[in-house]
Amino acid sequence: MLVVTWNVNSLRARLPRALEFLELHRPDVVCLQETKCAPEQFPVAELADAGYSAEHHSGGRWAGVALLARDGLSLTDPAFGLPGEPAADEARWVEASVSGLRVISTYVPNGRTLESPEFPRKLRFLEAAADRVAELKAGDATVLLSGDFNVAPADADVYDPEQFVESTHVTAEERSRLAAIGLVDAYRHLHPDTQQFTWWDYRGGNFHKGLGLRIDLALISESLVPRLAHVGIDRNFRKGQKPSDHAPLLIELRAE
DNA sequence: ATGACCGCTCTAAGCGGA
Repeated sequence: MLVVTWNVNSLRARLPRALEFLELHRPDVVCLQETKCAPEQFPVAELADAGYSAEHHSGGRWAGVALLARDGLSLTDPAFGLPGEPAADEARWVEASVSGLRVISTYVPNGRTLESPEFPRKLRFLEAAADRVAELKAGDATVLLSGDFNVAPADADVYDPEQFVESTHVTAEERSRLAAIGLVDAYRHLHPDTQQFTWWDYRGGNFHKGLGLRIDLALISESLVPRLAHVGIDRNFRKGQKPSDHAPLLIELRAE
């Protein structure tokens, strides 16, 4: 089973690349972030034509998350929003059950700067995520929490840690709350010593200079770890015509 | 080189992103 997480930076602007991606990889489940759609703008028909159903949490011009499932799989018991999140209208969390997994697509707030009121709200969002995962674990769910966490888990996930001193995405406050979610970082589990990124600033030719961050993660229950076959980043979708500034992360799970 | 993006939209000499 192939699961993908991808911050598309506007699904409307990215629809050609998203459809290209679905046709190429034929993933079973896709977690999308930053869809930037009003509810009525979400491209349900275009995705259905490509062979995918969707559950989307759409908040308008910013944020927005969605889950897609290939025809033949069904997304059941969807839930929209994260209990206890600081701003419920921002559309940053969507859950559904598929193939025995509780799959979540999340877009954690950016935080802007350490002095900004957005920074403590980012920390609160991460705490609410940990609470929700604990609740799901208590209900014996197998959890696959994927998305753009806007946190680089370690200095190895940052092209130049010195440049990020006094910046968001790398602080001990953010990293400790990410760790407290209590799931396994699938990419890092299979690639303990590799430095690879999922996001590169559009500015300054950063992608071509290799200046990025690993902030898009798939966090999985311990019980899923034995099923991890491959985890990789498709950098080709950070290239070419109108790319997102994030590359998709692909997670291949063996059958049970 | 003290430069360099992109997608939104109250279409901006602006905002937000990371």
